[in-house]
Amino acid sequence: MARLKSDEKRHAILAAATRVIAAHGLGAPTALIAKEAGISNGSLFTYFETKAELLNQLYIELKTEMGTAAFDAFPSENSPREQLRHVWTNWLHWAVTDPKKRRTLAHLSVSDEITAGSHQAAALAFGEIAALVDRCRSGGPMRTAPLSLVLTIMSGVADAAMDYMLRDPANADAHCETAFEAAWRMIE
Amino acid sequence: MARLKSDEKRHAILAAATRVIAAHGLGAPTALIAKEAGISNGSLFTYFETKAELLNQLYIELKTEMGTAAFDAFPSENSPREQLRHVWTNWLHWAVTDPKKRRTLAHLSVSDEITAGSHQAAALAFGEIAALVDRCRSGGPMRTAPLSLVLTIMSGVADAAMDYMLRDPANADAHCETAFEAAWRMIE
Amino acid sequence: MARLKSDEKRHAILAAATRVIAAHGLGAPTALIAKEAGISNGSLFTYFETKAELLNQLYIELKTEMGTAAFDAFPSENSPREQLRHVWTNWLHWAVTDPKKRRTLAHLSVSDEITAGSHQAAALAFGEIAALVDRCRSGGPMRTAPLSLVLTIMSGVADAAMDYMLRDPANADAHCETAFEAAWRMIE
Amino acid sequence: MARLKSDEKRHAILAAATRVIAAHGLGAPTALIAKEAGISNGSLFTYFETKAELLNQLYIELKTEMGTAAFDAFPSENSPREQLRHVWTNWLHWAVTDPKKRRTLAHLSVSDEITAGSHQAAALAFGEIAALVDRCRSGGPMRTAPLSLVLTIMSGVADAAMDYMLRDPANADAHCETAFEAAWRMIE
DNA sequence: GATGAATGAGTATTCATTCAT
DNA sequence: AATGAATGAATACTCATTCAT
Repeated sequence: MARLKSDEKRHAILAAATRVIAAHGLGAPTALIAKEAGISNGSLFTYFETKAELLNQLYIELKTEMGTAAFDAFPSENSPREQLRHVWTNWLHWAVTDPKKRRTLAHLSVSDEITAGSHQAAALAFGEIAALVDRCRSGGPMRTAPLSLVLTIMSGVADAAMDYMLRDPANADAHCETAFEAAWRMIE
Repeated sequence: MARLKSDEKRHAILAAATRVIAAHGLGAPTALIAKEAGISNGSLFTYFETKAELLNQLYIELKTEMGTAAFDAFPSENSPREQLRHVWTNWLHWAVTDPKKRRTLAHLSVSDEITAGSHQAAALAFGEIAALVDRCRSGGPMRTAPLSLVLTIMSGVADAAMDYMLRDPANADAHCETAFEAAWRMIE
Repeated sequence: MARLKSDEKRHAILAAATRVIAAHGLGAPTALIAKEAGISNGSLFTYFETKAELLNQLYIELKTEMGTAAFDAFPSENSPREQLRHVWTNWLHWAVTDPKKRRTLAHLSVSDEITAGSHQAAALAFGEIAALVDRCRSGGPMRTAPLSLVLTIMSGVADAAMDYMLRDPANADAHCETAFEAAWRMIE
Repeated sequence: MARLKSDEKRHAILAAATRVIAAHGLGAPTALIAKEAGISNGSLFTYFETKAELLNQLYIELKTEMGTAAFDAFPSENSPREQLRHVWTNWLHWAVTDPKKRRTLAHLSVSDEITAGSHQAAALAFGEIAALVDRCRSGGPMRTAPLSLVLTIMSGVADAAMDYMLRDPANADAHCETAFEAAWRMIE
């Protein structure tokens, strides 16, 4: 019970941080995040020891959520191409559906406050995507490149496409598809 | 006459800012930048009215330098593919040659302090790359996609590759080549 | 509950500001005021959002105190002349009793930081004096002049007398009396 | 010749300071005063060693000018009353004619930067007024009060009246007259 | 636990004054 | 003498974090 309450507030803080950071950047005061979360500034620090800790947790949370969203309704029976397309579409649309999360994640991804450990923890959530990409590229031109390089490049394309979709949401679907075809051509 | 505002000093500040921001992020104190540039903290503000102004100038400078570097020794006589490969290689190696510039530019690119005007000014330096990419994609599968989308995606790949090259500089050349081939496949 | 913003501390700051400004003028550093008040420099800003805010509050406080002091032990039964003499004496002696308050108020009265609102708020404290002066001048030569002009002039005389009393405190009582008789002659 | 040029610039600076201080208060940057005077910021200090020096000179200059203005077209033949009325009218109208000078003088009069020496130097310019007032009060109720007290109080009335006239310039003449009659009643 | 006042190090910017040209 | 860049001390205000209640 007590635990439940804690988790509730923890998430309230994380959600508030997402909103506030999207609007004010990483320099957003913890006091503002606390107020947005409906708690006192002091209380924030019983849930996260430091601001850096909060930022790291938020990074892991958002990245994990993005990775998880990508596998929503995963079509196990389909071809690898269709599977990747499905994952790709989920992935990119997550950004358009919740631009604040995407924006905050963009801020966090580039921050010096995020530790190597957090980056690793977040990478875990992309293990399945990694495996899928590995399967997809196995017969193609990038079959001998380091998988991590392939993944880095795919993420680069995805990030770029997200930005573009956010700038022109009306045609988001088309851009998403264009980007997928381009990405697919890289590996197959 | 009195001492004239020297371009030399201006560049010393910009160079110092590049180093300091690479190390400390955008939160780096102006006083530290000034000291690194060998001038007094007050003097910095005779060259840049405001920290934000300095950041914007630095952004434009670095981005322009990157764009210019890409066209170094441009092989006008070669095929589009070879031209793009040349540009691509210059481009990505600029990041490896001067990792601090790349790192600082990454910080700046994501900052809220950089105005739309600065982004536009910087985009100018990429006009030739845009034209080249446009030529290269003209017969390929992305011929009907918005050029800006194609460019955004290409930049995404380039950025991702730079990051990877920086993490594994020993094989930077190979990664650069792998990335180029992947990028080429997207458009041709 | 946490520690509550204490009125005690608020007044400590105001009192410290009075002392420090009397000595250093309006340019007195907030840090010095804070130290004099026995709090940290940051704490000052939990009680007053801004230095200007502190100055305005102090102005209202001092002016109100001065107006209130003038009506101390007010002899309701006496003649208007005796009432005014009583008020006048209280008024002028307030300055001599607490020269720092008078000095600080002189600084504040002339400052651009004091808003029209603060001037109005402070004027409230002089409503009774205004009424009394109005009664006193009603049968005399200034009966048709704008009351506000009469009050302005009376204040001018009072201010001048205060200054003089401060320069020669040994004969303050006599000077106060001389000034009162002069002021009385103006209106009756 | 060289001397003339100097004097010209000296006065340009003093005039600029009057304007700038009227608008921005005593905190006005010397650089702004210099620009307004049409010289470089550095040059200002060849005419006045320090800002405080400039302020003191300006104080003396303005106060002297005010005192001198009061005796303009002095009617030597008239009665003391008419003489005082003439001086009084000149005096108060100086403020209305050139509100910036009056405003700046008000700022300076209250400043800690003005030395006792400057106050004395300025007082010199009021010697004639003092003598006139002395003559006027010689047969009246303030004949035994310290002359300096009488003068202080008269100045207080004058200052108050100036302020009022500045707030209601349309009726400045009437207010000036009202104030004179009041002042006269004090001494005669 | 929760609250929010208290703390004080940290920072961009200003400005009188100096000095190289 | 004039210029205006250089200097660096000075200062209001912010904010992560602590701690008394």
